[in-house]
Amino acid sequence: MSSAPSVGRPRSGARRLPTGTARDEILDAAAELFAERGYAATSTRMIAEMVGVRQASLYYHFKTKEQILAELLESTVRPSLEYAAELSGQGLGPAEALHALVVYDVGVLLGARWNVGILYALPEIATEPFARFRAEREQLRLAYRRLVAADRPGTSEVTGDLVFGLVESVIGMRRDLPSLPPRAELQSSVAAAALRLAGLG
Amino acid sequence: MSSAPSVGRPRSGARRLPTGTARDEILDAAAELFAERGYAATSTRMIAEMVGVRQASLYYHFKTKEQILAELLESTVRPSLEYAAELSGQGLGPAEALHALVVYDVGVLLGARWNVGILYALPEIATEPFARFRAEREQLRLAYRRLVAADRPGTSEVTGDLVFGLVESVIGMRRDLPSLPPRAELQSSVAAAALRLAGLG
DNA sequence: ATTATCTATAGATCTATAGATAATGC
DNA sequence: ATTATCTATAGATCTATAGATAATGC
Repeated sequence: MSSAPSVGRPRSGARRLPTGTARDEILDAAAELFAERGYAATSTRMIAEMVGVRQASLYYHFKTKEQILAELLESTVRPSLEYAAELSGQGLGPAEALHALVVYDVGVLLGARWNVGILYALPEIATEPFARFRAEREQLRLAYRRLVAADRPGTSEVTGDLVFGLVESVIGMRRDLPSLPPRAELQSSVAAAALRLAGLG
Repeated sequence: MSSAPSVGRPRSGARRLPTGTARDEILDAAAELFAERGYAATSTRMIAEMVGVRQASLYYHFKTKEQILAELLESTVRPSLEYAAELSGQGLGPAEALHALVVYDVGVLLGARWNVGILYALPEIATEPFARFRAEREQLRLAYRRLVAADRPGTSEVTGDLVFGLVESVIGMRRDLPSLPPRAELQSSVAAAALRLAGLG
């Protein structure tokens, strides 16, 4: 179960993640650089250097630089989206279900090794290679809308979107605040805040 | 009061904003391109083309491309920051003051000709040319924290930050939603949501 | 004389492809 | 034979500076 391949020409440098595949190493290095220095400001050469391979070797694993980013973004939304799908068959009340989704989603955003969520805001993401990511993120937004509006025709139409925005605001906090409360505490605070916001508190 | 200068060599192209100075035209074109296509993905040549001058002419007005972005960002936070300062001498109760600041801030974010706020999330902004912008934005965050915590020791420490995040989430909504409620309506919804979130509803 | 532009360009990238090569597997 | 790397490079940028020029102002 070692991940250093037994075949292929040896690398010029040392491995970044002795436990991962080359693909994983590339994604991890790219995540760090994209999140800390910016997508366009990060060259494929920097990623390769961090991984310990030559720049051109990245293209054995990924078709384009955009595909690297697309894969990173998708892997960040997907867990929460799948969790939302599971939740809906669970027969929970709106308040419990919303609380659970917020706790989970905040956990994903804070638990990721790098703060990739910061890249959700990139204008570049409006282009075609990111269509799937956008679609999945919109589905997650819909899940929030459904939970917030459930059986409560009085609720303002935008409240679901505001809860969605509230949850994602932990991305900005993670970047801008010098220190954050412990993860579990922040998950609870945000979930409680979401319920108050939704009028389910 | 016309803004086309009477001196200087004539431009190669037509003016973008017949009512603004060259500086204003550059800022406006850059705002559009940065917000819609991304900062690094926008070349100084594209900005110049949109303004109707040659690429090198931008450098008569701005020292670097970064300075253009810095000025745009600062001009977006500053009005809300000044408004927050005015508010604090007004003797309003916490609920009224918070409501007023949210209404104002959301109005600024939605009223801007281009959705420049989307650039707040750029990792590039951690670098030196954007230090002033960062400082001003942190001051605005503090204003929210103060209003939310005022006289209420029970309030969770992060609630102010969450309200700040909630307000800025209209930037994402403006980008991602195909249509938004009328501005005044959204201002009210977000302000009401902020009060519920803060426990001042 | 001053201002706001222009032309020309240095120098430094950057992404992606083509084809060679150094391993292991069969 | 297959895999995962390497070297080399084409071709296309991109930012910022130097110095010339076409206006108006005095």
